[in-house]
Amino acid sequence: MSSTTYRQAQQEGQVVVRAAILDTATHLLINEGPAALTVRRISGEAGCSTKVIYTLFGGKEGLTEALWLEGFARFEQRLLAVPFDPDALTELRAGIETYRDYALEQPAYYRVMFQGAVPGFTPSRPAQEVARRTFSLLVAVVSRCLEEGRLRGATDVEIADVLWMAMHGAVSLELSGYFDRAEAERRYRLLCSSVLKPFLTPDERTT
Amino acid sequence: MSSTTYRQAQQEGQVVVRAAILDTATHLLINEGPAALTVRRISGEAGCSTKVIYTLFGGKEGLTEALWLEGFARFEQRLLAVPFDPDALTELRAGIETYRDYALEQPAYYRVMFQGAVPGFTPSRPAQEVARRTFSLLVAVVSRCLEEGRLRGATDVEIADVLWMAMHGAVSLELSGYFDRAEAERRYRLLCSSVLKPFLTPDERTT
DNA sequence: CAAATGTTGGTAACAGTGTTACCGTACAGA
DNA sequence: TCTGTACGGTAACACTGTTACCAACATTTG
Repeated sequence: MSSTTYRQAQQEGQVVVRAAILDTATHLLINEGPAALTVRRISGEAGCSTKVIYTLFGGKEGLTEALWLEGFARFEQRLLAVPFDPDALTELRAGIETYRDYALEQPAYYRVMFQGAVPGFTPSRPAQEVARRTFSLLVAVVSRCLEEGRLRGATDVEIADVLWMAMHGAVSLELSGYFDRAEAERRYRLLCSSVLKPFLTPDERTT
Repeated sequence: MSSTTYRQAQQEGQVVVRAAILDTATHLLINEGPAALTVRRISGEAGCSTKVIYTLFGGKEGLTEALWLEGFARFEQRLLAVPFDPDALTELRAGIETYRDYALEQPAYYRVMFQGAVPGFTPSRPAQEVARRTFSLLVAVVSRCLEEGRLRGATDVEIADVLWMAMHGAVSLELSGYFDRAEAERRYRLLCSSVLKPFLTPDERTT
């Protein structure tokens, strides 16, 4: 065996262990919430020492960032699964529904990603870039709506930003328990359609 | 001295101590953020033992709830300071500005009140009622707008809810660092005016 | 081939957190 | 004066994230 073989095997092993730890952390996050994300708990469930988390992730901060990125990856998958529609506005409306669906399906992830559920954590600059990339999916659909003349009156980024703010605000208050599910759904629809309405063409405003 | 005198003096003393501790906690929250809110730190700064916090507040949970209520009291004061305007819609717009102003002036309080910045804390039912009461100020102004015919198309609670969702979403993302102050202000105005627009009378929509 | 080097990971400790058992102290009532 | 009760300070407990120490290992060097 040459010298590289061992290093390679070791690194591959580390990749596997890293994935296993991340999987354990994901399980804990989903099943027991952000409070269960302690270094001892995760390492214990994964069957290793706490030290491994520090060598592989650099501490709880790094592990949380990995979870954060995992959350955005799942979110992106969810948004990419929205079927293409020749009418960009229909696709945008579907994306809006998907935003809330994801938050309700993965509330723990959403809390970690957007509500700072892990106390000391703030994502690094490159991690924030990844978040921006996920968000750009929304901008792209809005951009298509503008090109197709289904929306007008502001730039794609402006409309996407206010939509994001509205969706996040509604979902955030719902997750915080200020609205029950049925009421939150009605309010979410009313809010999002209201936000969109001023940017629709006049004959479209009946919706 | 009758027996009640001592008890009364003791209770009054406790009220004073309680206020002093709450004041210390407020100072720590505003100056150093939610992370500085530890029982030892607060009791140390206040010059007493940790035990006092447990007898007067019942633990960190109770102290956090007291801070939470304090935040809503300040918020309510801020909203009540919005000058009366014969045009309810003008007053509503002023209230909308005040919402963001408060969040930017007291970001630590806002994080505790609406973003769960103190890890284990969830407000009790009576505390949530107080929050609702503060929120009813917004409903009342919207109600006036409906009565005066400045808004239409939905109930007062519906419009107030979606407005709250929008304001909270924008402020929340701004406080989380996704937008710088100038951009956040533009987006906030665009979002809130967009949300209101579908409920305005047709001749008012030019704004 | 043997010794030095560097990395990994387990153990145990450190400082910090919220919380509470223990105990002395002060008062009210008998 | 004696008993009972509530308060509050000290010290401990079970946690948290983090790291110094050390043994084990493969690689590199003499």
